[in-house]
Amino acid sequence: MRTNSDEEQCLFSIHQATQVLGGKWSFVVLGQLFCQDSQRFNQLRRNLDNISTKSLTDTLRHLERNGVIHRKVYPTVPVTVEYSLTEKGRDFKNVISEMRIWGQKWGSNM
Amino acid sequence: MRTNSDEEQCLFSIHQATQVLGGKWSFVVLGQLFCQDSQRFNQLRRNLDNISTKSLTDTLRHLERNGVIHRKVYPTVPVTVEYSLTEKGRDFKNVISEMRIWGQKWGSNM
DNA sequence: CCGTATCCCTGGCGATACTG
DNA sequence: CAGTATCGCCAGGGATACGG
Repeated sequence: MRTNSDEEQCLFSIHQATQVLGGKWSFVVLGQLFCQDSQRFNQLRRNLDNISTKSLTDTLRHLERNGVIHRKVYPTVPVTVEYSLTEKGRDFKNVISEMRIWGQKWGSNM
Repeated sequence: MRTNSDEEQCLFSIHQATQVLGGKWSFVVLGQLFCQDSQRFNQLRRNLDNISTKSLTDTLRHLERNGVIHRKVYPTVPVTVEYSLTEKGRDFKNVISEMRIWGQKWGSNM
């Protein structure tokens, strides 16, 4: 039988996952990084349908704070910044992957 | 090598999935229905930390329109309504499941 | 019981301009 | 190049009251 705490813990985990992700762009940003890890700021921006700089920085900062991605600065001129996935981020690939499969399977019809 | 359309299709599928889900409550509502399929309105509401009626109805309508859940009305007095998962909805379990695993693994630390 | 209807309001997001 | 700084909007969500 299912106990109450089972349910609660299940929902809590899901809730937590959504909190770590934050905004609506996180999925697609992570998806982009899975397609090609270690991308630069404007590279991401171009690949993401011209997301506004604010939304992109907000999303990246949020993901960084939550340990999902890593920000590395190269002191070139002009400066170069590369975003890559942490282990926690790479581990999220299973979720994104399942989401992609589902999106492809059920995308156009019902 | 990876082509441009690969990337685009990948991102498109993810984007589509997020569109089908809609708001922030969808994940947890679906999670609840996976815990126990076929639940009634107030039953869901109580299980979901007293989500407002508006948010719940909005979420349920959205998911229904997108063929993820099914709404069945029993003409009792007072009326009884049960929400259950469609095949499309049940198929989403893989995503939720991976999300739960990830949430449990990485929930508390980084 | 299962919602709809309303009001309100916050914060997420986009657009733009500007800096190191 | 990689952002920060502002402003303004408005959809999404909460609270409450009411209707079938």
